[in-house]
Amino acid sequence: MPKVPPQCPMDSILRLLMGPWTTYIIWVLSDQGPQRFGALKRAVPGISTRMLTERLRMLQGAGVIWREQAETIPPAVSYGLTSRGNDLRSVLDALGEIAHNWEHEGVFAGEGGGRHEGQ
Amino acid sequence: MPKVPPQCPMDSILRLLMGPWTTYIIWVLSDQGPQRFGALKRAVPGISTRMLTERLRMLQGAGVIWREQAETIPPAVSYGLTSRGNDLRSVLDALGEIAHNWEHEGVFAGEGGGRHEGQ
DNA sequence: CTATGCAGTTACTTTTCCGTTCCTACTTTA
DNA sequence: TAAAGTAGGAACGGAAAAGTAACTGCATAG
Repeated sequence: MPKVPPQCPMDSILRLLMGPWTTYIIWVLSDQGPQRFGALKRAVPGISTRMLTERLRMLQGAGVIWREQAETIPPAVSYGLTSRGNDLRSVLDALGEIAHNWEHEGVFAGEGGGRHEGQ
Repeated sequence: MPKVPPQCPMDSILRLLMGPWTTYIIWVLSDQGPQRFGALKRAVPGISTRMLTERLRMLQGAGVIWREQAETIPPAVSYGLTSRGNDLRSVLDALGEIAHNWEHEGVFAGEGGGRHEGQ
Protein backbone atom coordinates (compact mmCIF):
# COMPACT_ATOMS: atom_id res chain seq x y z
CA MET A 1 0.00 0.00 0.00
CA PRO A 2 1.73 3.12 -1.21
CA LYS A 3 1.35 5.72 1.47
CA VAL A 4 2.15 8.50 -0.95
CA PRO A 5 0.20 7.93 -4.15
CA PRO A 6 1.74 8.74 -7.53
CA GLN A 7 -0.26 11.97 -7.73
CA CYS A 8 2.47 13.56 -5.73
CA PRO A 9 5.91 13.00 -7.25
CA MET A 10 6.83 16.15 -5.39
CA ASP A 11 7.44 13.97 -2.42
CA SER A 12 10.44 12.34 -4.06
CA ILE A 13 11.95 15.65 -4.99
CA LEU A 14 11.40 17.11 -1.56
CA ARG A 15 12.96 14.06 -0.04
CA LEU A 16 15.96 14.91 -2.16
CA LEU A 17 16.21 18.48 -1.00
CA MET A 18 15.24 17.80 2.55
CA GLY A 19 18.39 17.28 4.55
CA PRO A 20 19.81 20.18 6.45
CA TRP A 21 22.74 20.50 4.11
CA THR A 22 21.35 19.73 0.70
CA THR A 23 19.96 23.08 -0.27
CA TYR A 24 22.98 24.79 1.15
CA ILE A 25 25.28 22.74 -1.05
CA ILE A 26 23.22 23.58 -4.09
CA TRP A 27 23.28 27.19 -3.05
CA VAL A 28 27.05 27.24 -2.78
CA LEU A 29 27.53 25.50 -6.09
CA SER A 30 25.21 27.91 -7.85
CA ASP A 31 26.67 30.93 -6.12
CA GLN A 32 30.38 30.15 -6.18
CA GLY A 33 30.40 27.89 -9.23
CA PRO A 34 31.94 24.42 -9.40
CA GLN A 35 34.00 23.43 -6.42
CA ARG A 36 36.35 20.71 -5.36
CA PHE A 37 35.46 18.46 -2.46
CA GLY A 38 37.70 20.15 0.05
CA ALA A 39 36.67 23.63 -0.99
CA LEU A 40 33.04 22.64 -0.74
CA LYS A 41 33.59 21.28 2.71
CA ARG A 42 35.17 24.52 3.78
CA ALA A 43 32.35 26.49 2.16
CA VAL A 44 29.75 24.61 4.17
CA PRO A 45 31.13 25.06 7.66
CA GLY A 46 30.16 22.40 10.12
CA ILE A 47 29.33 19.65 7.69
CA SER A 48 31.02 16.33 8.21
CA THR A 49 32.88 14.45 5.51
CA ARG A 50 30.37 11.67 5.72
CA MET A 51 27.37 13.93 5.19
CA LEU A 52 28.97 15.85 2.39
CA THR A 53 29.87 12.66 0.59
CA GLU A 54 26.43 11.22 1.05
CA ARG A 55 24.62 14.33 -0.14
CA LEU A 56 26.87 14.70 -3.14
CA ARG A 57 26.30 11.08 -4.12
CA MET A 58 22.58 11.51 -3.79
CA LEU A 59 22.48 14.71 -5.78
CA GLN A 60 24.71 13.14 -8.37
CA GLY A 61 22.46 10.10 -8.54
CA ALA A 62 19.54 12.40 -9.24
CA GLY A 63 21.48 14.19 -11.95
CA VAL A 64 21.38 17.47 -10.10
CA ILE A 65 25.15 17.80 -9.97
CA TRP A 66 28.00 16.38 -11.99
CA ARG A 67 31.18 14.89 -10.66
CA GLU A 68 34.48 15.15 -12.44
CA GLN A 69 37.45 13.20 -11.26
CA ALA A 70 40.91 14.04 -12.54
CA GLU A 71 43.17 10.98 -12.31
CA THR A 72 46.03 12.95 -10.92
CA ILE A 73 47.84 12.15 -7.73
CA PRO A 74 46.32 13.04 -5.42
CA PRO A 75 43.02 12.87 -7.29
CA ALA A 76 41.18 16.13 -7.80
CA VAL A 77 37.39 15.82 -7.77
CA SER A 78 35.12 18.67 -8.80
CA TYR A 79 31.39 19.10 -8.43
CA GLY A 80 28.99 21.46 -10.17
CA LEU A 81 25.34 21.97 -11.00
CA THR A 82 23.88 20.33 -14.08
CA SER A 83 21.11 21.91 -16.11
CA ARG A 84 18.73 19.98 -13.94
CA GLY A 85 20.33 21.57 -10.95
CA ASN A 86 19.67 24.96 -12.47
CA ASP A 87 16.01 24.08 -13.00
CA LEU A 88 15.90 23.45 -9.33
CA ARG A 89 17.65 26.66 -8.52
CA SER A 90 15.00 28.87 -10.02
CA VAL A 91 12.44 27.23 -7.79
CA LEU A 92 14.67 27.52 -4.79
CA ASP A 93 15.09 31.19 -5.59
CA ALA A 94 11.34 31.67 -5.63
CA LEU A 95 11.06 29.80 -2.38
CA GLY A 96 13.87 31.86 -0.96
CA GLU A 97 12.02 35.01 -1.85
CA ILE A 98 8.93 33.82 -0.05
CA ALA A 99 11.03 32.84 2.93
CA HIS A 100 12.52 36.29 2.85
CA ASN A 101 9.11 37.94 2.95
CA TRP A 102 7.95 35.69 5.74
CA GLU A 103 11.03 36.54 7.68
CA HIS A 104 10.08 40.19 7.45
CA GLU A 105 6.67 39.31 8.77
CA GLY A 106 8.28 37.49 11.65
CA VAL A 107 7.03 34.06 10.79
CA PHE A 108 10.19 32.37 11.97
CA ALA A 109 10.71 34.72 14.87
CA GLY A 110 8.74 32.56 17.24
CA GLU A 111 11.12 29.68 16.95
CA GLY A 112 14.15 31.92 16.93
CA GLY A 113 17.37 30.50 18.32
CA GLY A 114 15.63 27.19 18.60
CA ARG A 115 16.73 23.70 17.96
CA HIS A 116 16.88 24.03 14.22
CA GLU A 117 20.30 25.59 14.36
CA GLY A 118 21.91 22.77 16.25
CA GLN A 119 23.87 20.43 14.04
CA MET B 1 28.51 29.44 15.37
CA PRO B 2 25.49 29.42 13.13
CA LYS B 3 25.83 26.47 10.84
CA VAL B 4 23.31 27.89 8.43
CA PRO B 5 24.03 31.59 8.06
CA PRO B 6 21.21 34.10 7.65
CA GLN B 7 21.85 34.23 3.90
CA CYS B 8 19.70 31.15 3.65
CA PRO B 9 16.30 31.64 5.30
CA MET B 10 15.21 28.98 2.88
CA ASP B 11 16.38 26.49 5.41
CA SER B 12 13.61 27.45 7.81
CA ILE B 13 10.96 27.14 5.18
CA LEU B 14 12.25 23.82 3.95
CA ARG B 15 12.29 22.59 7.47
CA LEU B 16 8.62 23.42 7.50
CA LEU B 17 7.80 21.49 4.36
CA MET B 18 10.14 18.66 5.04
CA GLY B 19 8.19 15.91 6.72
CA PRO B 20 6.78 13.11 4.65
CA TRP B 21 3.22 14.32 5.06
CA THR B 22 3.43 18.07 5.07
CA THR B 23 3.34 18.79 1.38
CA TYR B 24 0.69 16.19 0.89
CA ILE B 25 -1.54 17.91 3.41
CA ILE B 26 -1.04 21.23 1.69
CA TRP B 27 -1.77 19.60 -1.60
CA VAL B 28 -5.03 18.16 -0.37
CA LEU B 29 -6.13 21.43 1.17
CA SER B 30 -5.41 23.33 -2.01
CA ASP B 31 -6.95 20.69 -4.22
CA GLN B 32 -10.04 19.76 -2.25
CA GLY B 33 -10.48 23.00 -0.37
CA PRO B 34 -10.93 23.34 3.40
CA GLN B 35 -11.43 20.11 5.23
CA ARG B 36 -12.36 18.89 8.64
CA PHE B 37 -9.89 16.90 10.66
CA GLY B 38 -11.47 13.53 10.01
CA ALA B 39 -11.90 14.17 6.31
CA LEU B 40 -8.29 15.27 6.07
CA LYS B 41 -7.17 12.14 7.81
CA ARG B 42 -9.11 10.03 5.36
CA ALA B 43 -7.73 12.05 2.46
CA VAL B 44 -4.18 11.33 3.52
CA PRO B 45 -4.31 7.56 3.85
CA GLY B 46 -1.83 6.06 6.22
CA ILE B 47 -1.16 9.12 8.33
CA SER B 48 -1.57 8.74 12.05
CA THR B 49 -3.65 11.04 14.17
CA ARG B 50 -0.56 12.11 15.98
CA MET B 51 1.33 13.12 12.86
CA LEU B 52 -1.63 14.89 11.35
CA THR B 53 -2.16 16.91 14.50
CA GLU B 54 1.49 17.80 14.76
CA ARG B 55 1.78 18.89 11.14
CA LEU B 56 -1.39 20.92 11.31
CA ARG B 57 -0.20 22.69 14.44
CA MET B 58 3.11 23.46 12.80
CA LEU B 59 1.57 24.75 9.61
CA GLN B 60 -0.89 26.77 11.62
CA GLY B 61 1.93 28.20 13.71
CA ALA B 62 3.61 29.34 10.52
CA GLY B 63 0.42 30.91 9.28
CA VAL B 64 0.19 28.61 6.32
CA ILE B 65 -3.20 27.24 7.28
CA TRP B 66 -6.03 28.49 9.42
CA ARG B 67 -7.97 26.54 11.99
CA GLU B 68 -11.61 27.11 12.71
CA GLN B 69 -13.29 25.45 15.60
CA ALA B 70 -17.04 25.39 15.92
CA GLU B 71 -18.07 25.02 19.55
CA THR B 72 -20.70 22.49 18.76
CA ILE B 73 -20.93 19.07 20.30
CA PRO B 74 -19.07 17.23 19.06
CA PRO B 75 -16.75 20.04 18.03
CA ALA B 76 -16.21 20.54 14.31
CA VAL B 77 -12.75 21.72 13.37
CA SER B 78 -11.89 22.87 9.87
CA TYR B 79 -8.57 23.62 8.25
CA GLY B 80 -7.75 25.54 5.11
CA LEU B 81 -4.94 27.37 3.35
CA THR B 82 -4.26 30.98 4.18
CA SER B 83 -2.99 33.45 1.60
CA ARG B 84 0.46 32.52 2.77
CA GLY B 85 -0.34 28.94 2.04
CA ASN B 86 -1.30 29.92 -1.45
CA ASP B 87 2.03 31.69 -1.93
CA LEU B 88 3.58 28.42 -1.09
CA ARG B 89 1.36 26.56 -3.41
CA SER B 90 2.55 28.31 -6.53
CA VAL B 91 6.09 27.31 -5.70
CA LEU B 92 5.06 23.78 -4.93
CA ASP B 93 3.31 23.67 -8.28
CA ALA B 94 6.49 24.73 -10.05
CA LEU B 95 8.40 22.15 -8.10
CA GLY B 96 5.78 19.58 -8.91
CA GLU B 97 6.16 20.33 -12.57
CA ILE B 98 9.89 19.80 -12.39
CA ALA B 99 9.33 16.61 -10.48
CA HIS B 100 6.94 15.55 -13.17
CA ASN B 101 9.50 16.13 -15.89
CA TRP B 102 12.18 14.31 -13.96
CA GLU B 103 9.86 11.42 -13.49
CA HIS B 104 9.49 11.20 -17.24
CA GLU B 105 13.26 11.15 -17.53
CA GLY B 106 13.40 8.35 -15.03
CA VAL B 107 15.26 10.21 -12.35
CA PHE B 108 13.41 8.48 -9.57
CA ALA B 109 13.26 5.15 -11.34
CA GLY B 110 16.57 3.97 -9.93
CA GLU B 111 15.31 4.10 -6.38
CA GLY B 112 11.88 2.82 -7.34
CA GLY B 113 10.06 0.67 -4.83
CA GLY B 114 12.72 1.58 -2.36
CA ARG B 115 12.57 2.55 1.23
CA HIS B 116 11.25 6.01 0.59
CA GLU B 117 7.73 4.74 0.17
CA GLY B 118 7.59 3.04 3.49
CA GLN B 119 7.94 6.41 5.19
C1' DC C 1 -26.50 -0.18 27.32
C1' DT C 2 -22.85 -0.75 24.12
C1' DA C 3 -20.60 1.00 20.03
C1' DT C 4 -19.05 4.65 17.19
C1' DG C 5 -17.41 9.12 15.62
C1' DC C 6 -15.56 13.63 16.74
C1' DA C 7 -10.79 15.84 17.58
C1' DG C 8 -7.37 15.14 19.50
C1' DT C 9 -3.56 13.91 23.79
C1' DT C 10 -0.29 11.00 26.09
C1' DA C 11 2.90 7.33 26.70
C1' DC C 12 5.72 3.81 24.70
C1' DT C 13 8.51 1.80 21.14
C1' DT C 14 10.91 1.59 16.98
C1' DT C 15 13.43 3.36 13.23
C1' DT C 16 16.23 6.39 11.03
C1' DC C 17 19.41 9.90 10.77
C1' DC C 18 23.48 12.12 11.63
C1' DG C 19 27.95 13.13 13.95
C1' DT C 20 32.31 11.25 15.55
C1' DT C 21 36.11 8.66 15.02
C1' DC C 22 39.38 5.87 12.73
C1' DC C 23 41.07 4.07 8.41
C1' DT C 24 42.81 3.94 3.42
C1' DA C 25 46.82 4.91 -0.32
C1' DC C 26 49.65 8.14 -2.18
C1' DT C 27 52.59 12.40 -2.47
C1' DT C 28 54.69 16.57 -1.11
C1' DT C 29 56.78 19.28 2.40
C1' DA C 30 59.33 20.15 6.67
C1' DT D 1 61.07 10.16 8.92
C1' DA D 2 56.93 12.34 10.29
C1' DA D 3 53.10 15.38 9.22
C1' DA D 4 49.64 17.02 6.29
C1' DG D 5 46.55 17.18 2.34
C1' DT D 6 43.60 14.77 -1.15
C1' DA D 7 38.84 12.22 -1.43
C1' DG D 8 36.57 9.63 0.68
C1' DG D 9 34.90 4.46 3.26
C1' DA D 10 33.48 1.68 7.52
C1' DA D 11 31.95 1.18 12.07
C1' DC D 12 29.86 2.82 16.23
C1' DG D 13 26.52 5.36 19.13
C1' DG D 14 23.30 8.83 20.66
C1' DA D 15 19.38 11.71 19.67
C1' DA D 16 15.50 12.92 17.25
C1' DA D 17 11.68 11.75 14.37
C1' DA D 18 7.99 8.88 13.43
C1' DG D 19 4.79 4.91 14.18
C1' DT D 20 1.55 2.37 17.54
C1' DA D 21 -1.59 2.03 20.98
C1' DA D 22 -4.47 3.47 24.52
C1' DC D 23 -7.20 7.06 26.56
C1' DT D 24 -10.28 11.42 26.94
C1' DG D 25 -15.49 13.30 27.12
C1' DC D 26 -19.56 13.86 25.00
C1' DA D 27 -23.47 12.71 21.89
C1' DT D 28 -26.00 10.02 18.77
C1' DA D 29 -27.25 5.54 16.71
C1' DG D 30 -28.36 0.85 17.30
